[in-house]
Amino acid sequence: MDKRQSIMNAARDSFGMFGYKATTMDQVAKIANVGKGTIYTFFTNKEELFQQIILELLRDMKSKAEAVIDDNEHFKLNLHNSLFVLLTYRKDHQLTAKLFQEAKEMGTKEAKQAINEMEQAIIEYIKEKLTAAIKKGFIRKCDPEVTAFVLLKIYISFIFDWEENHQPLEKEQILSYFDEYIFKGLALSKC
Amino acid sequence: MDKRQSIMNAARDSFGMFGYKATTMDQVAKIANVGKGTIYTFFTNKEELFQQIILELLRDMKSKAEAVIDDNEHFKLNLHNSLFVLLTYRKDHQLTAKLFQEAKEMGTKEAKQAINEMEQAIIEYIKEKLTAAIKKGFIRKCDPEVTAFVLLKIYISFIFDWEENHQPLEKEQILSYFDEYIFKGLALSKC
DNA sequence: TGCATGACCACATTAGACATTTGGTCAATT
DNA sequence: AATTGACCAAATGTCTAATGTGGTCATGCA
Repeated sequence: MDKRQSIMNAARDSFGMFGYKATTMDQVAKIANVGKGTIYTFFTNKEELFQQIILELLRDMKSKAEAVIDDNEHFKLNLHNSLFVLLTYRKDHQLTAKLFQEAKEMGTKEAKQAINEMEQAIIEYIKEKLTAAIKKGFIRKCDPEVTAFVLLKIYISFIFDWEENHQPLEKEQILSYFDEYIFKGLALSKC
Repeated sequence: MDKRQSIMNAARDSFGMFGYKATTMDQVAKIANVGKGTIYTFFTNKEELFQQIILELLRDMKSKAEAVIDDNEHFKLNLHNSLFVLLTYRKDHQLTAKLFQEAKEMGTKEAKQAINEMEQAIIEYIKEKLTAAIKKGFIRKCDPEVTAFVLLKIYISFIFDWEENHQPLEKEQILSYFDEYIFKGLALSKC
């Protein structure tokens, strides 16, 4: 029985259920069935333990985003599916949802930091996809950093902000707006 | 000397300097050189006084947005200038800046509400501009509500969020991204 | 003997009794 | 009739004792 692994499992559950602040090292130790001191032989402190959980989460998100890519499909649809999966994960996954709540309601530093890391990771991921797509000629040349930033912000707007004052949007609806605004553009020839 | 007006002036200054919560009715009365009771002959309570200040602010924002429109220019440039003026106002104006700070740092209900009203007002304003532009054939047909929402979110992203991790963008830079992403679109013919 | 442990400690956080401030009222005043 | 500021209840802030928490390390088990 792998002690490090059971500590990770306990920490993931506890952070997911109670957030960063409300998770105590005593509790993690109890759930993991180890002495508290044992945790400190694998992780230097609470923050590093949390960081490891976040890194694991980031890897999981990335693999879920990759899993949805179909090489027989258009770049546009793959990009949409990846972004949608990533932001749905962020919205529905227990740990991410809890961290968003904690960051918003209590302003916990570590929660905010983790959220920022998630956002940076998504931008980095999208940036790679865009760079590859430009090289292959699927989309025209553009700054991948700015474009990834814009895409993420638009998806966040559609998936999170829109619901504040409207009925939630369907996945297909978001795809069609994505197509309409970013891929086709608004202008007529004259303007 | 108009008592109502001097109360409004005092309230505007005080809300702008100290925010909603830290502004006391005693203070407003003192600055306005009236007895506290007098305030309650013009406004039913603190919240309504604040609401009147916000309504005045909204009218001011709208007139500043209108002032920047040039009928000899393209729709796109006018839209950009309006959005830029509105969000720069939101960023730099004493009262709006203070309210954003208060909403973020203290979560004051009234500040959040006021911010939401501002956002709704901007969307309403942009929606009207879009509806007119569609009717005149300047842009192709689209849902004005969703489009206004997307435009606002993108400008907020560029003017506020981008600065969190990057150098601020110039006004012209934002215009060119606006053009690039929304008006022209990303796609090549093939995808 | 080496590794896991939980009692232990310094410090952070909370609870709750008490003091102060504040939104709103209204009898007195002009 | 219009204005005012002393007044009040309720909200908010302050102070301190008590409790909780991250992290350590002497102890003891395998």
